[in-house]
Amino acid sequence: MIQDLKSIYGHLFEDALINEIAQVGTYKEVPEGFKLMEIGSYVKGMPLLVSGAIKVLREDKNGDELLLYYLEKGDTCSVTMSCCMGVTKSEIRAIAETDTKLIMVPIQKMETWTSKYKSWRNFVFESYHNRLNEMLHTMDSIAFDNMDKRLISYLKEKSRINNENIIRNTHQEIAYELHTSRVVISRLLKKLENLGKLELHRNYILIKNV
Amino acid sequence: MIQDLKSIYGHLFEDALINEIAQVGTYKEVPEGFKLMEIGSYVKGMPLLVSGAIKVLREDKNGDELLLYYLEKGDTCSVTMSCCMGVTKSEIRAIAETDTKLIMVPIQKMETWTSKYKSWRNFVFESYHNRLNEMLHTMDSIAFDNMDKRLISYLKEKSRINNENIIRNTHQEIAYELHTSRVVISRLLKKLENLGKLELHRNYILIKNV
DNA sequence: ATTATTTTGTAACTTTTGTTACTGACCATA
DNA sequence: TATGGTCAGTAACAAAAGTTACAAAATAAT
Repeated sequence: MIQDLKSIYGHLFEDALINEIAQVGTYKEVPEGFKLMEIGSYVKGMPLLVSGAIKVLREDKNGDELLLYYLEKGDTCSVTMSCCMGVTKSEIRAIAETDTKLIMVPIQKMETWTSKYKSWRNFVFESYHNRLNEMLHTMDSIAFDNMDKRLISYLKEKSRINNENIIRNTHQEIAYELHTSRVVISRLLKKLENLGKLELHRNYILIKNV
Repeated sequence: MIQDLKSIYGHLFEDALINEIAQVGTYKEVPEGFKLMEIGSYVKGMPLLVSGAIKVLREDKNGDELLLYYLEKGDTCSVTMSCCMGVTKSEIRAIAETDTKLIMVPIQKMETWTSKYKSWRNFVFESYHNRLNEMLHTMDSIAFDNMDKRLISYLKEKSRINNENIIRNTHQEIAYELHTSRVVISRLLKKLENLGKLELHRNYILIKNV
């Protein structure tokens, strides 16, 4: 764990802080699909991502979902942080997009470290900043783009996050995350295939030049 | 200024911090419509709202707008904060919704106070938390609701912010903030009027029971 | 008072998205 | 190889939202 910490967070945190994290943090490996946080639940720890990716989702009253953004190596969940502070329930759901390695830090340390370490403060602020900006870009996409553009952005981002040009999802799964219907996604994907931008297969999509 | 500070922020901040703010902060009164921040500009100060309201907007490549949320008495702009930290450009536009009184704090103090005052840290985190949640609710509205519901939420919120049951805007202005067209808004407003929920007039709308 | 401008109402139409329904292809496994 | 389930393709239609065009009413400007 200490090696992971140093390689990913070494240039961000002082040695003293790295050591503290190593002492109180617990190393976790979670498989793809693992639910790290559920809406309405209280948060016990704060995740520092070492590898893999986590998708953060919003849900409406009918149980329909919407993908907000991904967390990657070096990221942390600012929603978790703000929940810790106010001891409020989570407003979002977090699910491992790929197999993921992370370090869980007990939330009690948050307050202490924030006053003790300048690097921690910067990290936390930086994190908030990044998340706010990602929210802004998701918002742009939803508010300003039609579904075809949103789908393309989605495929690009998913391909980047998973580090391969294959999207291993059914049309139904994509529809969930973009909050639309399966038929709409199938329709648009077929159009993109006809344009030569991708190849459709059962259970996966081969990205060519979106 | 010191009275305003104490009455609004007195229960949040230590006396020492209140005094510091009073020393370095500048009191400002801006009229309705005053542009406090523009997309792409750098931020020189951080606003602490004393009275009035500020609307925060996003813009797309074509110059079309979208209302994100309002800031009110006791709020501050977390986007500004994160910009200060990283010295990055603003991603949003901020315009006074009503005549507004605020205290501008030079961004240099941010770092100092964050390490010095626990109450300031809590305020900043709380602020981030609130803004993130407001973004989430705006997102819900855009992603999960049709335009009729969005319009109703908009009218309600605007009425609350302005503290009166009259919306002093043209249909075109409303359309801008919801990122749709004037005809769509006129259509939906007329429906709501027929349902007895409001009364339409030139340049204003009387809210009855939305 | 006359003219010009702004604001609103409405019709007619297009595009986009959502819905329902049915089909065949593919896959697992009994 | 039969069977049942999942997945994708497509048609036909409905609803929502966007667009264009024009007219009437209210207001401002001259």
